[in-house]
Amino acid sequence: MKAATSPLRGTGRRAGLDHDAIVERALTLVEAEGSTALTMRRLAAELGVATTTIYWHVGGRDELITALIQRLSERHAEIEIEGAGPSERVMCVARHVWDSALAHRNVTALAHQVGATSLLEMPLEIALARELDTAGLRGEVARDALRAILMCVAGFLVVAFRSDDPGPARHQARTLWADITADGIDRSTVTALREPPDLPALFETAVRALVDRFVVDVEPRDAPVA
Amino acid sequence: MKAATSPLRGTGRRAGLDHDAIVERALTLVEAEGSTALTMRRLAAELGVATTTIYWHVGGRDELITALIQRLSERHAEIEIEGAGPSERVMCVARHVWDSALAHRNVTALAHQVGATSLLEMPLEIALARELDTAGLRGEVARDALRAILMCVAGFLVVAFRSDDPGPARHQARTLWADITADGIDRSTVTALREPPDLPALFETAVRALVDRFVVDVEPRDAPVA
DNA sequence: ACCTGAACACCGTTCAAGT
DNA sequence: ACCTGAACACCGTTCAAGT
Repeated sequence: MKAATSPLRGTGRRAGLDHDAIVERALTLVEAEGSTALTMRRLAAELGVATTTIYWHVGGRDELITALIQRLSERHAEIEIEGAGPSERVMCVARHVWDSALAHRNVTALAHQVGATSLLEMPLEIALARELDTAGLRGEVARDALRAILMCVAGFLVVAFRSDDPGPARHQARTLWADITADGIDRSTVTALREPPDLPALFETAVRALVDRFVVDVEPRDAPVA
Repeated sequence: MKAATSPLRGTGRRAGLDHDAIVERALTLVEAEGSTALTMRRLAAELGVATTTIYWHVGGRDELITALIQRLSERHAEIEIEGAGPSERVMCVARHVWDSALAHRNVTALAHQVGATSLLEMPLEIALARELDTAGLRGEVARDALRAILMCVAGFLVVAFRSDDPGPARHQARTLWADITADGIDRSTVTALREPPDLPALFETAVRALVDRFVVDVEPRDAPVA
C-alpha cells in the first residue's frame, strides 16, 4: 500500500529518478492494473515523488504512454519464427502478434486507444514483412497482405479484450441474441450465436484464409520438398 | 454559441425535457464533435439546463451513451440488400457495416470504446445472419462465419478511424517505416509500406477472402442459374 | 415529478519558487 | 539540474433542497 521507499541518493534531496525508471514503473502499473490506473498522481505517489517531477523527466501523459509502449515493443524484438513453408511461417508471425497482445493485453489495449498499435508491434511487423518477402511478395502486394493480416488480427484482439472485461454485459453480442425472434434464421444459428465462438480456432481459420489469398505456396504446406 | 433556448412549457419552470430529447441532443453532439465533446456539463449547457437534470432523466454517462448508440442503431434497421448469389449478398451486408460505420464514425468509435459495437450493429448483424442462412450456413458454422467477418471489418474500421484523426503521427505505421533499414525486405516493399493502402479496395479483397472461405456458392458468382 | 446549487473526489497541466 | 506546492480548468457523480 505504501509507496516504495525510493532509494534517495547521497545528497538526501534528489529522488534519484530518471526517465527510464519512471517509464518502467508506469509500464508495470499498466500491466498490473490496466490503463485507467495510470494517472500522473497515482504514478507519482507510487514513486514517492511529486506529480510535477514526472512532467520534468518525461513530459505529459501522452509522451509517457508512448515511451511505455516503445519500451515493451523492444522486448518483442527477438522472436523465433518456425514453419516449413512460407505461408506457415507467415501464420507463425501472425500467431506471435496474437499471443504477445494477449500476454500484455493492458498495454496493447492502451496502444489501441491512443492509436499506437503499430509502434507496439513494429518488430513483429518487420518480421512479417520479411516472411512475406521470402514468400515472394514485394512492393504494394506485400504491403497489402501485411496490412490486411494485421487489421484482421486487430479485429480479433478487440473482441478478445472485451471477453475478459465483461463490462455492462447488457450490450454484449451474445446476450443481445437472447431476445431475437428469428425471421429467416435457423434456430440452431440463433442458439449458436448466444455462445461465444472458439476464438483461437476461429483466428486460425480466418487468418489462414487471408494468408492463402495472398501467399500461394509453390509446394504443398504439409509436404515441403526436401 | 448560445445554448438553444429550450421551449419552456406553460408552467414557466419546467424545462420541458424528456429522456428522448436529451439522448437526441447527445447523439447530435457526438456526431458533430466526437466523443470527447460529450460531457455531462457540456450537454447540460447545450440544453440550457442544470447538469443534474440529465442524471434525473437518463442516469449517468454510461446509460446516456448506451441509449445514444441504441438510438442510432434503430436508424440502421431497414437496409436494402442486393446481389445475385449468396456470397454477393453477404458481401453487400459487410459493405453496409463498413459504410454506415464510416458515415457515423464518431458514434462508432464511441461504441468501440465502451464495447457496445454489437449493440450498434445489431440490425446489420441480424441481416448478415439471414444472408448466411440462405447461403446454407446453419448453427456454429454460421456463427463462426458471422463473427469472423465482423471481426475483420472491425479491424479495418479501427485503422480507418485512425486515418482521419492523424493523432501524434509520430507512431503512425507509415512514418515508422521511414526509419527502417531493411534486412531481407525488398526496397520496393519498404517504400510501399510508407504509403497507406487503398483501404476500400483492400477491404473488398480481405472480406471476400473470408466469405469465400465460409460460403461456397453452388453457382458461379457472375452467372447465377436463372 | 421535475429541477437546482453546492459539494466531493477526482483528473492533466502549468508555473513560480525552492535547493 | 532537479524537485516541490499551489493553482487552474476541467471531469463524473451524489444529495439535500427547492417548487
